[in-house]
Amino acid sequence: MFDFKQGISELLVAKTEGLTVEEIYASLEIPKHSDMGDFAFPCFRLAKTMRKAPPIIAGEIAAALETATFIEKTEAVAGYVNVTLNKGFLAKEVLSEIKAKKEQYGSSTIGAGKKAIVEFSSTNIAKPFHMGHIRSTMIGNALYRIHQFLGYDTVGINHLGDYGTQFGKLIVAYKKWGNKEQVEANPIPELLTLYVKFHEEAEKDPSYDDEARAWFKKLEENDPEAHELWTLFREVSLKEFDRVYGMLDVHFDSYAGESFYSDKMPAVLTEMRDKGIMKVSEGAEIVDLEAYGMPPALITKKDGSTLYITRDITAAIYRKNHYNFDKNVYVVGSAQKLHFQQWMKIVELMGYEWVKDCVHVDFGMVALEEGSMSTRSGRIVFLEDVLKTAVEKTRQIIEDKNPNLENKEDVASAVGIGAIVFQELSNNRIKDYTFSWEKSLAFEGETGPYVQYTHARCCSVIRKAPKDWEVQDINFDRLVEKAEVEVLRLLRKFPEVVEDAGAKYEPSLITRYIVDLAQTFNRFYHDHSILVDDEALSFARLALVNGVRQTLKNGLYLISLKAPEKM
RNA sequence: GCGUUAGUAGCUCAGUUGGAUAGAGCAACGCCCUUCUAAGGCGUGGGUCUGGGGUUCGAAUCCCUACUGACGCACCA
Repeated sequence: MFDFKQGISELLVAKTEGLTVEEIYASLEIPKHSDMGDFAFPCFRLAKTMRKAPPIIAGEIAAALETATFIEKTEAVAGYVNVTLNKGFLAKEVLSEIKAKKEQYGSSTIGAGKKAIVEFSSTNIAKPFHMGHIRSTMIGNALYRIHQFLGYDTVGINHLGDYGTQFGKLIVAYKKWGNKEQVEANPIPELLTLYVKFHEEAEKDPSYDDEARAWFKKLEENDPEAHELWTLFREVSLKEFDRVYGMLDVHFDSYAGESFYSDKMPAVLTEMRDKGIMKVSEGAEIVDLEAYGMPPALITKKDGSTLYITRDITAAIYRKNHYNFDKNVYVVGSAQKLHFQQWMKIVELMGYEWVKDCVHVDFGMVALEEGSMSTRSGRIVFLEDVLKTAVEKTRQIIEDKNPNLENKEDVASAVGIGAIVFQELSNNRIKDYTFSWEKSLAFEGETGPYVQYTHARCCSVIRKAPKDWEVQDINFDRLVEKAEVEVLRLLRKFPEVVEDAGAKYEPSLITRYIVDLAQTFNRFYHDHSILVDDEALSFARLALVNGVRQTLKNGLYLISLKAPEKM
């Protein structure tokens, strides 16, 4: 596809003093109002070097800018040079590109030959999968797909929380109050009951905590009984999680969790001691980070057992050696920001320059109206309940609106689960939010079902088109209506949006883009007939509809939503 | 206490990295299906961009300050 921004930048560079093509490219904007054109070049910064008022500069540039074939007109308005593209040229470039690339439209090769690791979801064994976990899971899955789409060789890692003192606690509780049959029959609820009971008892008698720490130490020392129980807990929990991952269409390349690094930590600890960055304090080993404005990081406890941060340092080093990543992305809540800053600084102090390629993609909290979610107090909403409720509601809507639909179950599942996932990825990831059933089950307005519905609508029109429409020569000059041009402008932007979403680790950019595209398309759809007697016009509009259909589908895929053809 | 982060319409949020008249959805009210999917479209009302200073041609956006919320700060992960 012709790079319009590049083309305009190259034309402008001859008319501006002291700016490079790259600088112009970066400063090109899309005007606030569509009737102002496709691109705008602000002249305010030139005022100093050119010693003239911005409107005068803009006027001179606009007048002098020879009209290239891809430009329809240029005009100076209030210090901007507004450029309107040739409509037929734009349509031809964009729609031909989509027709040729199909499900690859929007993809790129900027990541070709590079490896990107995305660590996400990272659920804790023995605890239920609740609404708080959907964030890392879906942001991570979207970033995984986006990076693949950008050409990266991508590795998705579920860094399971399958190690640490909590397992000592679980072992103590299991030995005192649990039994194998109950745990196997009903793993998560049973393990959760044990975990909660442990905390109740430990509140009254702190010696329970000592016992738990002792059991974790035994686990680290490969005690057979501890290891056997740990294996049991891990296996039954993973089986439960896979059911939810299946519903969400989420997949991992590796389940190497915290335990995976247990035998790799001693070497790293030795390395840290040898490099002289650790010191003993109150019987524990710490790294003093005061010089960097951070509190000290605790690396080993006074009983010698390890901590979360020890495993993250070890994991980063292992991943560099094993995968030789170009990017190592961690999708973990912002509550752990300090933790990431600390271990990354430590890895830097160990002399590893590649730590600059490690990125903590943080995100805000999910709370309930009653307060923050807490597994121990039972104040949680199960993710599976939300997904099932959404699917059930969708089923009812289908019965109401489209009872003769085939594959009702598949559609109900795609739309219901899609609604939940879409909502999760609609806001900037840093924002906290409060879960509400009402909002999660909204299917109108800026929602997943709205975008999916628009996609299905495109499919429906195409189904009714003459069979041979796809092999017709298209007269792109017929797409001149304002509504058509606005759709084309958005379609052109899609590859830029994908690239931006990857660079900023922000899937919501794609979510918002496809809402925007769906809204713009629906306006066109409402005001103009597609299947009309004028064949040339009809074929041109079908090409446009097909462009929207494909782009919506590709965008939905990137945020982990399915695109049913009927609903 | 220190640090990080957020504060934009009644509610939920965008706002292209300092630019043109601050935009959507929901909720409310009123319209539009004998025509390609009404899970749709159109219209109306709704704003001291948390308060106060500052920087400059120009601030929701940058700086300072106060307030409010969330999160974090040594043996949990």
